[in-house]
This record gives sequence, structure tokens and C-alpha cells, in this order.
Amino acid sequence: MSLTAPISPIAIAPDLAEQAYQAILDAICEGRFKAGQRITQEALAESLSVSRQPVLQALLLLKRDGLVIDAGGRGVMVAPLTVEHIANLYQVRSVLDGLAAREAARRRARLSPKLVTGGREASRGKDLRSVIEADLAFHRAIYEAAGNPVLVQSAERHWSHIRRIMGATLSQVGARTAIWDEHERMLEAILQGDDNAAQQLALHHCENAGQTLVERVSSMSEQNQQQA
Amino acid sequence: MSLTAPISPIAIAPDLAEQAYQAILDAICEGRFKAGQRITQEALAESLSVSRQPVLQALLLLKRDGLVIDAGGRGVMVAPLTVEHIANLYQVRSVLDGLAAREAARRRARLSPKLVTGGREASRGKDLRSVIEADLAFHRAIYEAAGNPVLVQSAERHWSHIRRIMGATLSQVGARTAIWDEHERMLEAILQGDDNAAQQLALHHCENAGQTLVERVSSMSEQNQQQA
DNA sequence: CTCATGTATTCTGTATACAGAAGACAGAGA
DNA sequence: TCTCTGTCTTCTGTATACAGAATACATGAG
Repeated sequence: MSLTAPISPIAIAPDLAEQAYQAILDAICEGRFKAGQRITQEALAESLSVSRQPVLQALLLLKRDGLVIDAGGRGVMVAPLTVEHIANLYQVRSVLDGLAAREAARRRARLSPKLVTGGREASRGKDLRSVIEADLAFHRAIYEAAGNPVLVQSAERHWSHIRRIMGATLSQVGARTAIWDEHERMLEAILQGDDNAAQQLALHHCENAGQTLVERVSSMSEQNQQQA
Repeated sequence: MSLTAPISPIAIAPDLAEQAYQAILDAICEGRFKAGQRITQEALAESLSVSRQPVLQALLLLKRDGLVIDAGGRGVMVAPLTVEHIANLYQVRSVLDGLAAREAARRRARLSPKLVTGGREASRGKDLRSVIEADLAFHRAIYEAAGNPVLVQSAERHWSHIRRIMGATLSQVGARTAIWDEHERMLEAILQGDDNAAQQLALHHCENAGQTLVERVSSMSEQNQQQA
């Protein structure tokens, strides 16, 4: 039975485990937990004012994502940010992005041009988070438009890592300027239904981005080594 | 300090949560839990002779994998085996398999020809599990040879679904006969370092396999509908 | 001074206990 | 007879309690 007068459903809080997962994830992605830092369940539970149980479950998922690794009897450790990992991540992401763009083009997805204009605007500003948000929104829109939930789910796993890497690098050196030009060309190819072009553009965009990040992180880690 | 006389490390049992995960996973993949079947934590815990706690964690992971879905307050349900899901899965797998084969070829991976001869032998026999095992071993070897852990991890997520699908279809109709010829050609391309050929062969092999499975499952579900 | 060994601490994983949410069922009213 | 409502049952998620594993530290022998 449906109501005649529509009423908005009340917000229902998700699991504590889910909330803990999001909270820890955000802390890692935004760099509040540094790479290599050791964390214990108890400490997390106390910070979040919950018992260890939901924290345990959250950490289980984060281990699976590869964002934390077991520290052998002494809690877990925030995964280090290695060049190899970034290269591997972007190698996989490239083919997935390519597939997403291709399928979105085949379906003639009606993506909003605002995704690009909004992104350009954000990248002119200084707010790091909104820059990352805009980039994420653009790519996520393409994934959604591909109409393949398995693809979306696979990509979802990668986004947390990418958020973290972007956060760590952008804060130091700013965004690559060509990004939104490349995005605009991708969007056009999709709107025109040119699946091959869309796939190639996505592939190369992603390879460029990966290349840039790898270079930045390696120069960052060189600096760190000199400091140490 | 290392020992002069080598001694084999004693087998250490993994977590109960991990064991529970594997046990439930196997049960689903081998069809002992049917699609749509409802399961409760308590029932599982009793079967496995553990408390609900490890079962809860195992189910959390299985939910993430998409092998079970929430049954809203009444436990969880084994995910149905839909044609759309299979198509989506194989669309993603195709590009990943392609990437894996390409990279394996670029690295001139020294894959053993036994992967193919062993597979041919297994598929002549009647044992369903060893047929699936051989197929899995072949593809897994390529993924490993690509030298990209992120890629391996992404693929790992898909294998459980694929195992399940293959189990459900092979038991009815037997394997596609061309499989091991295609595998042999892939292996040759990789050994010769022909990355483009390897990628294309993997891509098409996968698309063929997906196509076949989709057809089989749709005819199976038609039969089921007639029965009902 | 160095290394090995025993002890203490820390932290995890599992079991049990409890409270709350969601569906199932039965009974009252139209 | 059908629908709505209140109650009951079932099941989950969270907290607490407990036991075992792994590390770190201190102590003693060489």
C-alpha cells in the first residue's frame, strides 16, 4: 500500500561496522593515518566509542582491500605507499576505465557536461578534497553509465587507493593541468557513441595519470630517503 | 639464526573466520547450497561447530563478494545465478584476462606446457572438479606470470563466481571442446613473447566462454520455468 | 659485553550474553 | 471475507568476558 502524501523516509544509520569502516578508510585516505603507522583495535574502538567487535570487522575488510596489513600480533599497519603498487593499480585501472568508457559510449550514455565544467571550477580553487571529489565523480559517472555492476564493484575497490594516492601527491604539487581537457574529449566521444575513441582516450588518460603519479611518488620517496 | 638440519614448519591452522569463509564458499561453489536458499548464522555456526562470531565475519566477506545477499532480517540468501550477472562478470574478466596475457607475454613468462597437457587429460576424464581445477590452474598461472598483485587480487574475486557457474553448467552439459586448443594457442603466444596476440587470444577465449555460459544458463532457466 | 632464556605484557580471536529490529501470525473490526 | 493492527518469534548486531599467541623486556650465563 502506498501513501497518497509522499513523505521522506527517515535516515537509517548503517551498521557500526560499516561506519567504522568508512571512518578508518577516510582517515587513511586523507592522510590522518600515515603509511606504516601501527594501529590496534582497542585504540580505534576507543576513538570511535564502540566496542572492538565492529572495529574487528572493519579491519577485516580493510585488510582485504589491501589498505592495512597485518603487523603480526601487534595490530595492523597502514599499508605503505609504494611505487610498484601504484603502477600495478593503474595498469589494472587502465583496462577497466577503457572498458567502462567503451560500454558507456555504446549505450550512448547521456552524461552531463556539468561533470567537466564543475571539475574545471573545482580545480581552479584551492580545496584539495573538492578536486578529488570532482575527478572521482567524473569517472564514477562513466562506470555507472556502463551499466555493469560487476565493473562498478571492481572499480570501487580501487578508488580508495586512488583517493589516498591523489591526496598524498596533490597536496604537494597540485593537479596535472591537462586532466580536464582529456576528460572533456572522453565525454564527447561517449556522447557521440564513438566507442573505440572513448576506450582509447580513457586508456591513455589513465596511463598518463599513472605515469605522473609514479614519478611524483618516486621523487617524494627520494626526498624522504635524503631526510633519513 | 638458521638451523643446520632443515625441519619442516608445522602446519598452522588459519582463523576460524577464514575457515568458515572457505567452507561456505566451497559449499556454494559446489552447489551444496542452492541459489536462493536462505541461511542463518546460527545454522551455519552449528554445522561448523563454532560460534556465530566467525560465521558473521565470513558472511560479511561473502556479501562483499556478492555470493550471498541480505535477506532482510531473516538471514542471508545465496545469490541467484542470473544471466545478466554472468555476462557482466565475463565482460570484466575479458579485459583482465587480456591484460594478464599481454603482460605475461611481455615478460616472456616460462609457463609449463604441462598446464595444457594436464588440462587435456583432466577434461577426458569424468571428474568435474578436476576439470575446473585444471582450467583454473591454467588461467591462474597466467595471472601470476603477469607479475601484478593487484591484478591477481582483482581476478581472485571473480574466480569464486566462475567456479560456481562452471560447476552449475558443466555438470549438465560437459565442457566446450575447443577450450584446450584455445589455451594452447594462448600459451604459445605467451612463450613467444607476442603480447598482442596473447592479449587478443585471451580476450576472445574469454568472450567465447562467457557467451557459451550465458546460452547454457538461459536454456537451463527456461527449463526450470517450464517445470514451475 | 653478547647472547640465550624465561617472564611479563600486549593484543588478538572466539565464545557467550543481551538488546533491538524485522518479519510472521493471529485476532478484531468492517 | 478481507484488511488492519497488535503480539510473538526469530534473527541479527554489539558488548563484554576469556583464553591463547606473539612480541618485548629483563635477567643470568658465558
